[in-house]
Amino acid sequence: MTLDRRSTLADVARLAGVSLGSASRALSVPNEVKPATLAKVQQAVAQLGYVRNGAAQALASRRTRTVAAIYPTLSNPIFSVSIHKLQQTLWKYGYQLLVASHEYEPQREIDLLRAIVERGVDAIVLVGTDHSHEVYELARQYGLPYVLTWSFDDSTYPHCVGFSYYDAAYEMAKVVVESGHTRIALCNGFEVSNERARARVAGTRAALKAAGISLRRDWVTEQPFNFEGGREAVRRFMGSEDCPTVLICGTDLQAIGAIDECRIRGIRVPEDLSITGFDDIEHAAIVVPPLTTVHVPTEKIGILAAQRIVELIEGREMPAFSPLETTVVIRKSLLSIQKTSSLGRSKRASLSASG
Amino acid sequence: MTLDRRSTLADVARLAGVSLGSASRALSVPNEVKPATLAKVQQAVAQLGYVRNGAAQALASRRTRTVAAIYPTLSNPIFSVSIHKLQQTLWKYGYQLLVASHEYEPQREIDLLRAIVERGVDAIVLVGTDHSHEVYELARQYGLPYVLTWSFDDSTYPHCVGFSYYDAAYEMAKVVVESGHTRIALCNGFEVSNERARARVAGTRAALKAAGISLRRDWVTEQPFNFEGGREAVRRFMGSEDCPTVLICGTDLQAIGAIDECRIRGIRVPEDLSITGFDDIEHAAIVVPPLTTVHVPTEKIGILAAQRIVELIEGREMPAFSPLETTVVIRKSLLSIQKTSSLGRSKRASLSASG
DNA sequence: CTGAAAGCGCTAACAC
DNA sequence: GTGTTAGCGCTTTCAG
Repeated sequence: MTLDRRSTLADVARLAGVSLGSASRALSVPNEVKPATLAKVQQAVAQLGYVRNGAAQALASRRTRTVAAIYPTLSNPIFSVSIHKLQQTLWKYGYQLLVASHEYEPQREIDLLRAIVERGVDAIVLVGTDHSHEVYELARQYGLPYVLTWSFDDSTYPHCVGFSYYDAAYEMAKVVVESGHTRIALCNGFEVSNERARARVAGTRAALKAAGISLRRDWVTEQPFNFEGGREAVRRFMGSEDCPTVLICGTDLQAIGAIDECRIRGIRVPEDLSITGFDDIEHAAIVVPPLTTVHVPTEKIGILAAQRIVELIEGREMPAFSPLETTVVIRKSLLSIQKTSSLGRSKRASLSASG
Repeated sequence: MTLDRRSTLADVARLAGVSLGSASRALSVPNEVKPATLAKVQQAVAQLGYVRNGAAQALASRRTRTVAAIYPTLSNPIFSVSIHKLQQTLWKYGYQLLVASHEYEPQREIDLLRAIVERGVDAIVLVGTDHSHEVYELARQYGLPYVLTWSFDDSTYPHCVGFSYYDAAYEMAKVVVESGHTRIALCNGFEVSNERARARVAGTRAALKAAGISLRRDWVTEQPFNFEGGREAVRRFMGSEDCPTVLICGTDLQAIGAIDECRIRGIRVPEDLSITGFDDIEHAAIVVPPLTTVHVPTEKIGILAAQRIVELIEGREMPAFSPLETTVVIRKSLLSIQKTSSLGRSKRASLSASG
């Protein structure tokens, strides 16, 4: 029953008294064999505790039934939650997930992809639309289908499962402006190789511009997408007399770090400084004060990306994807202040804006 | 240069003017071929953009150069951080990581493992020591080396890379007792199939007992290891007049949920209820009030597990692992209260304990 | 619907 | 050191 040598399909076929080919078919296309044959094979499989050899199967069929996902990081819960959904959905369709993270290093993404291609996967899931030329080249060269996730922008690739960071940032900034703020600072991520970071500034800038406000160059900073990034932004902007009344952050992680830095330095949030986030991670509702942020379709991205990649692998045509929705979630970290005159913060009008 | 058909080692060998065998050796054992041969092969590889076929390699060599890790969940940052380290370290040694999560479902762990075995991996990393019989059986049957992580207990398997949850919980509870608490409640995880949860209660109970306190049955609850679990514990214990002065949680996630639930219900932490955590995730230092918790060697576990699994795969003998250390981190969420008489909370002594 | 047979691309003896 | 060759375990034609 438990043999020393791992038993093979040939063993199964022999025991079942059928040919190798029939045994193979019984396992992969059960409805193309006679019920009797199927039964004999299944019986033999059970008896031997037979388990397919994936490598042999992959070699012969040129399909590995695994897809790889290369993410920026696993440290942002927004990604780990999405990956979990991706994995679960893929699993349902009979695929495994190989996950790797490049920690925002373009070169590491290339290296990972190369290793993954070498290992053999049926498709890949990437985050964002801005990748090195080598990445696309590798995918093309090996005929690997891929879906791009999170970002949905004006790039022409039809398999982008995501939302518009530009629109999301625009909406967030609009809410900020409508809350009466004019002194607005932005804690963004690094814009190089990251269209999401670029879209966030662009969207923010556009919304401010529409309100007649211009985003001061010295009130924009590029910081890592983690607690420390947000802290640093606070240190940078809140030192002098001339400081913003709101800090728009690129991720909730940054925003939470910023809130904590404010607490440490005795800056009251939102009375002295409003802070907004992006992502709406579970913690966002729990920090003190709760975070005004952009809710994004984290789980949906995982699920839809999985479905799409399976369709692609199995050669079914898919219509181009339409962007998902995001919504601004208003909580306490954004203060609604009296409207100021457009030329500074001196005059106070009697109206107060609502979000 | 970029062929239609993915080029094979045979193509490389032909182009380099060497035999298939030499080409293979040039790639896998470069120092066993003449430098001139090596150079020719490398040149051909570059020219063709050759990439190994992992399936063929795996089939012929019986090694996949990938290891699988089955984790309870990716939603706890403690695990995602550790997985990241595991992955990075494995990568350095030339191995890939296949990650899956069973969400605390024993049956799902078995299913995942079966799929993973079928797919083919060189080894597996599991969390904890308490697994279904089938899990060990599968590993044994296919001769798969494995390391057990996080937990280090009295099970006899020599490759457990972890720490003693019992000792850690004991220390935490000791600190709680020394802070003057006697009315102590425990928010634990589900104990079935989870020796870590069991060790936590056992350690806590032992520490209380050593102080002459017994853990009330109705002040112990099994909850999921997430925010909601902590919230529920607060709801359950803080309804009546007869309530604890401290809630010891099994994870920081539970503790953070508990703190938030207290905030919602107007229970002051730590004045009305002290709360302690376990794990020391990054958020622990940031919540308000900052969390007293057990710091655990998250990254070390990832790194050491990776190293050990590689040694095991490559057949090197390893001495049995010695447990890692944990430390209690004292922050504001645990109130140091005046010593009460052993028979209630009526009398106040003038001493106050320190942690 | 089934059996026979030809590979999939690589590694690992084995002889030279 | 290097070339030759026999598989690794499976899928997939192709006849029948």
